[in-house]
Amino acid sequence: MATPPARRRASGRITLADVARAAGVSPITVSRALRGERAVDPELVARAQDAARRLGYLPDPAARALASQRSTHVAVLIPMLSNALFVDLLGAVQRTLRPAGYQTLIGVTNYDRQEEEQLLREQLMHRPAGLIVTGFDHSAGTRELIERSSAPCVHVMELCEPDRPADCVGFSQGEAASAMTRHLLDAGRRRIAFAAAQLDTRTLQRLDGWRKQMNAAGLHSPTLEWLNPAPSSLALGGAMLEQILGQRPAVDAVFFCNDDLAQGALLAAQRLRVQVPQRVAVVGFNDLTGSDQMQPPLTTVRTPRAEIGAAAAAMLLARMRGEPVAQQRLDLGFEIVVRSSG
Amino acid sequence: MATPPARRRASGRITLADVARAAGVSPITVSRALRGERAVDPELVARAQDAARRLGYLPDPAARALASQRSTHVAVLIPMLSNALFVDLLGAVQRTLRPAGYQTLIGVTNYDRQEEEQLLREQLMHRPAGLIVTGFDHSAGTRELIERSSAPCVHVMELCEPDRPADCVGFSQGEAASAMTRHLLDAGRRRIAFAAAQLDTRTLQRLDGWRKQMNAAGLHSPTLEWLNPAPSSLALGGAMLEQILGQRPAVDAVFFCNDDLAQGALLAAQRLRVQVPQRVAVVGFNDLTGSDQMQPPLTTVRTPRAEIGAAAAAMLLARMRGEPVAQQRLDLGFEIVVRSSG
DNA sequence: CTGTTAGCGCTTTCAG
DNA sequence: CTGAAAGCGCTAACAG
Repeated sequence: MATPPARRRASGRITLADVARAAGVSPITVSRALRGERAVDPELVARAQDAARRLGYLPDPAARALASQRSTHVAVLIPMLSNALFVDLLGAVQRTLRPAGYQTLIGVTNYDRQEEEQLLREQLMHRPAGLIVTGFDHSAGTRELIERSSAPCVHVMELCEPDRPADCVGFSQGEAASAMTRHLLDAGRRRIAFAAAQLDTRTLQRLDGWRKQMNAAGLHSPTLEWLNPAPSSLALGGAMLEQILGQRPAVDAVFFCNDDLAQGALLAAQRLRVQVPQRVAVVGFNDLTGSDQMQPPLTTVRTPRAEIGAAAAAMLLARMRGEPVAQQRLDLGFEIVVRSSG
Repeated sequence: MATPPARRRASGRITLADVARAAGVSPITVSRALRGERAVDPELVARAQDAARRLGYLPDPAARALASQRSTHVAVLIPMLSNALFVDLLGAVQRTLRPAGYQTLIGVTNYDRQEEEQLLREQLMHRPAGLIVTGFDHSAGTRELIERSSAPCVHVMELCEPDRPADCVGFSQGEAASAMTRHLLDAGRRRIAFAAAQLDTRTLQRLDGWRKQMNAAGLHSPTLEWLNPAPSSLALGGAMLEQILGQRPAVDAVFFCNDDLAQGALLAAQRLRVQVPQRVAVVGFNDLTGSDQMQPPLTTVRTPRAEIGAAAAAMLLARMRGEPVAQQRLDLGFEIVVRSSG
């Protein structure tokens, strides 16, 4: 009847041992039964599951992580949360990972490679079971951390170079920009400016795609490149349009590297009484929310970020379970959405 | 010289014991020194820190959580990530919490109370050191989970009722809506419609604020209320404006419950050739990105979500450290931003 | 102010 | 297919 004299650190939690006692088997059997690991007598599995449910047993992730050296966390590194693109990506990732029992740890790098490395270092302390990172532009330290970590890693939004294989899900940023440029050329535009902000890798890949097409058409000129390292914003898009038309009146189309900029340009065009697309075509990239609502509706590149998120999570899941993946390099393509702006 | 025969599960990790050995003290002393807990001889603290740095020691969060029954996770529950409001809030929370050594676990409830409860249940398994939740509209189960969890909890975006004290940082949604309504009345508007979507609690509080002012002015009419449970979007805002003007041509102002809707209305007004603000004033709520770029620029309520996030995180930090908080109910106010749309 | 001891709750390892 | 034992790395509790 007496309380055990020196029970030191009771936490009150219902443990595997409690379940085991209730089910009349050993703790390890319950552990295996609940995780579906190895072969366990179906009868015992049922008893264990039943007891667990009855007692309201919840496994302790910390204990599990300590004993098994791996957690149920998945670390996801993205550049920004204020860009709807990454919100869509993340939403899809979580919808796939959560039902599978994984928690998503979000790290926002703010397009800073050092910040990314620091974040990864912190997240790696938690022994994540898997990693999802944006693109391939990382510091040497980051690459080494990924390498040395035993967690599988999937790269999203870009595709790896064929000679440097890696798990990745995305599409060719360069080809997408090329295709959009071709669309403008086919529509008869000749002096097509490329306007970009932020200037992260993917933006530069788009720049490259535009350059290729312009060169192929014999229409490239450095004076058509408008590169601003500041973060993208509606206001900047408007300012860039004004500047471009002011300094290069002959420009008959502006290809903005993303929809934020393009939307801002469209808004500014109204203010400035610039006719789009008559005076100048304006096109964007990503097909973000609102692009179809603009006046005129924005012609843009639709990028499958939700599909990328879902596929990347599925691929990671396979890797974490030690299953093979169908395609290590998954190209989900893109689509030119022609509306009225260009 | 022989390897110990039964060393079972070496993980290769550098542990506290390694640091202790290098520093010539006991593990617990290193533990205390590194955490700054209790009083430790400054000399030993220095030795411990030095050894830790030299060996590149990283504490294992899982072991720490298991032993101490609390993690360095902070769970944050928000309704959506596709609403810039919550992205701003979250950004500020992380900027405060991360330097203090806490990881943020984000849960997106999608405005669903059951989903919220389920998310909280999952997050609580990780024994978070603290909780940040949006508002006060929760299921009974959620309230009980919060209650029974030993983790401190801060509510954001709304203020608690004075008779039911709780840690909270926000502003009065109702008063903000009242103030905006008053602004429209002062500007001579009489038939002011209130258009809302999503219909979550905060939206309904805004509805209430509008109603109070309209009643006080003797101008309220149920026909001025346009409530749509669908999620907010630019497209919906446009559709609502069209519907309102179509069915109630006498309406001379529309107060949208948020900027998404209002921006969509502004865009639609251009399409429909409806003069804003001459024919009808359009105002919004939150002052999201782009509202100042619209044509005409949107009059709206600026809400201090970044400040709310930072203050909530600071309050939580104090609670987690067992320090007292200056003000349990922190009202950060709001500001009517008058632009050209109304 | 420092150390010893005993776990936190789970899973790995090794036997049966 | 099941179990016993050992210990993952750390900190709470209780002395010294």
